[in-house]
Amino acid sequence: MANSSTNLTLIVRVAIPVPLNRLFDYLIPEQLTCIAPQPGTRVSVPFGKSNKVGFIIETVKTSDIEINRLKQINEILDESPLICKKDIQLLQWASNYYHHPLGDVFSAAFPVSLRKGKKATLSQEKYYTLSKKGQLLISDQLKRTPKQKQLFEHFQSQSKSLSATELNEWNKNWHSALKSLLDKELLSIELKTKLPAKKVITPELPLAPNEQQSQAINTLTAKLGNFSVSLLEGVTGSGKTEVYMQVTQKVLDLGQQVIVLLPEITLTPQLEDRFKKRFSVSLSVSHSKLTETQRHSAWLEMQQGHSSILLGTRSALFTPLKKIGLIILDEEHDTSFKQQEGFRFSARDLAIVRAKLFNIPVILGTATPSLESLHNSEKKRYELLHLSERAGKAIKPKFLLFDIRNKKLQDGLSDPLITHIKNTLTKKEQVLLFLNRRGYAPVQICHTCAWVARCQHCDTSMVIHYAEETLRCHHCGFQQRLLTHCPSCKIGELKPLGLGTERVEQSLHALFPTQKIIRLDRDTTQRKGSLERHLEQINQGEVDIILGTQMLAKGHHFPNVTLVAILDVDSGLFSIDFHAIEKLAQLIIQVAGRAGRAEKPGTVILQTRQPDHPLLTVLLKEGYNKFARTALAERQQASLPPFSFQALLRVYASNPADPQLFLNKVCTIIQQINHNKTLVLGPVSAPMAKRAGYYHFQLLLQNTNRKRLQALLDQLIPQLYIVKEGKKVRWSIDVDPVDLY
DNA sequence: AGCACGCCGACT
DNA sequence: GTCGGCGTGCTC
Repeated sequence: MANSSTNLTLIVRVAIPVPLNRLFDYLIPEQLTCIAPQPGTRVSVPFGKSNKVGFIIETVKTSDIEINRLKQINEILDESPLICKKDIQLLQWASNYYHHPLGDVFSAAFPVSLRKGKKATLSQEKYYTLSKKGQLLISDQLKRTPKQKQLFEHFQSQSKSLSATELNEWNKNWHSALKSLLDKELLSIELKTKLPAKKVITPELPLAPNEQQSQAINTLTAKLGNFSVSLLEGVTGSGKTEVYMQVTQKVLDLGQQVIVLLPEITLTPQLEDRFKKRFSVSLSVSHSKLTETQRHSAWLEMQQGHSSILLGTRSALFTPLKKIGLIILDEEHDTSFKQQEGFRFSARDLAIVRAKLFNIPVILGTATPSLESLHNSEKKRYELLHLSERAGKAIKPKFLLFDIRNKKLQDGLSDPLITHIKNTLTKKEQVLLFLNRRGYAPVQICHTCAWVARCQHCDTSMVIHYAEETLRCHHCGFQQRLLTHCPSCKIGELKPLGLGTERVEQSLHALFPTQKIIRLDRDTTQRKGSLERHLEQINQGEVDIILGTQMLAKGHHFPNVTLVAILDVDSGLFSIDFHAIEKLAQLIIQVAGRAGRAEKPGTVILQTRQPDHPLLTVLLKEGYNKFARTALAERQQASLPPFSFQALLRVYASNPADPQLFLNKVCTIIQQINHNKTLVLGPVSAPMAKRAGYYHFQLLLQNTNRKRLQALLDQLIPQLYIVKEGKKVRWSIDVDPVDLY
C-alpha cells in the first residue's frame, strides 16, 4: 500500500499581516482535510510564539520548506471564503503594484473585527413573540397589571415578533412589563440576524434633470454592465449628486449594488443625507469615525447583499459585494483617496482596477479634475462628461488678486481686504477667511540676537500659542512654556514672527469689535461635536466672520458667505513639490464654490506677493480648465507625472547617518539592475530632515514608462528586505506619490 | 511588526 | 552577584 500520508498532505499558502514580503505555508490537520479550504478563507495559525489570523491564498501539494518544519493551522475560521476570486486578484494586483506585503494588503480589505478572528456573521438581535401559552391567553386576565396588559395587547395587535428597537419606538417604558411576561412564559425569545434598519420614510423623488444632466445620465446608464471610466466634470452646484443618484437607481433596478467613495472630510457631508432620503433600499456607511462593530456590520451587510448602497471613504473600496454594479468616486481630485502610510494605495486607481476585473463602470466626479484624470480623458481612456450649467441662477464668483508686496498689512490683512470685509458685513453677509496655519505665529525670534525657538526633535521652529501660553511643535507635538527672555543673549526681547489663525483672530477682534468672529482650526474644534455646533451657528447667521484653516475648504457650503479670502496663497506657489500648484488651484476653485448663491454672487480675494504668477493668472482669468491644460503642458515639458511615473523610497532612522548609507547601497543595487533608464533622483535628505527625533532621507525613481519602472521595482524591492543596511532603518516605498515628502 | 536571544552597565 | 539596556535575527 502506498504511503497515504503523503498523498493526503494538504498545504495552504497563507498571507499573514506582518511586514514580510512572502507567504507562509501550513499543513491542514488530517481531521480538517475533508473541508477543502478555498482561497479567501481565514485561518488561525501559530506564528512565532503567538497565534495570528491569516488568509488562505492558495492550496498546494508541495512546499519549498521541508515538510517536517511546517506547522499545522489551528483552525479554519470561515466555512466559505469571505471574498471572491476577483477580489483576491485585486488585492494581489495591489500588492504587486504598490510593492507592499500581501498580508498587510489583505488587512486593509477587512474590518479590524474580522482581522482579529471574529465570526463573520451579523450580530443577533433578541426578538420577543407570544409563546404558545401566550397565544391562548385573553388579555383581561392581566387586568390587575395594566402595564403588562398594555404590552401584551401590543403584541397581540402586532401579531409578529418585536425587537427592543421596535418596542422603543412604541413606548419607552416596557422593560419591567416585558420581564414579567417572560417570567410568566407568555412571551418567548428568538434570536434573529440584525439586518440594516428598514426605512420608514417615503423616499424623495428624483429632480427633473436639465439637458446636460439627462445626457450624462443616459450615457452612464448605457455603460452599465461593461467596464468604462467616466470623468464627470461638474462645477459646484451643477447637480453631480443628482446624476449619481439617478444612475444608482438604474443599477438598483438591475438588482445590483453600488459603492460611493467620498474623501475623508471633517465636515459632515450633505451627500450621505441626500442618498439616505432618496433611496428606500438599505444603505451602509463605512468610515473611520464609526465604531468597530458598525464597520463590521456594514462590511457584512454589503457582503451578504442585505444592503444595496455603500457610502464610504478610501478603504471601503475593498468591501466585497454580492453583486457589484457600479463604483462612484466623488471629488476624485482629493488627495485623501491616497493612503499616506503603510499600504500606500490610491483608492481612485484601484477602483478602476476593480471595475475592470468585474466589468463594471466607474464614475469619477469633480469640479476640478486632477491633472492625471484630465490627461487620461484626453488620451480617451476616460470619457469626459461635462456639467457646466449651474442649477438655478447661480452666478460665478468674482476673483480679485491683491498684490501685497510692500503693502502695509495688519496681521496679514491688507487695507483693501479690510474694506471688502467691512462692506460685506454692512450688507449683513458673512465673511470666510482662510489661513492654513494655526497658532499665533510660527516663529518666536529674539529682536536683538535673532535667536529662534526651535523644536529639539524636529528641524522646525516652535509655534507660539498665546492662548495656552505655550510653544508647540506642529510636527511632533512637543511643547514647552512660552519664553519671556531670550535664552541666548539674555537681554533681547522675544517677538512673534509670521502669521497664525490665533493672531489674525485677535486682529479681527480689534478691527471689528462688535462682530461675532469664530475661529475653526484643530485647536478650537478638538472636542467632539464642537465643529458641528460651530457650523450650526454659522448657518443660523449668528456668526459674521469665520476664520479657519483648510479644514473648512471641503464638504460644506455656507450660503450666506459672500466674501472668501485666502490670506496667503504664496506657500502653494513656492513649494518645492510640483503637485502644490495643482492642489492650490483646486483649493481656490473649491473654496469659491463655498461662497454665494443665486441672488448673492460671491467674491474671492487672494492675497499674494506673486500677482504675475503665470498659472495663477490663467486660473483666475480663464478658469480651471485652461489652467489645467497649461499646467499639463508644463508637466510634459519637464517630463513630470502624468507624463512619467514615480516611486519614492522614504527612509528614516534615529541615527543620522544610517538612512543615507542605506540609500547609497540602494543606488548601487539599482546600477546593477537598471537597464531601462530609470531616473534616480537623490539620495537627498527630506525637506524637513529631522522629525520627531528621526532623520529622514529619500530617493525618487522616475521613468516615462510605467512598466519599466515596475520592472525595476520588481527586482529592487525584494533586495531591500535582505541587505544589511536596511536592518538599521525603516523604509517604505510610495508608488505614484502625491506628496513628495 | 513582535518577540526572542544575547552580551555589557548600575543596582538590591 | 543580578536586572535590564536595546542590537540582531527569525517567523511556515
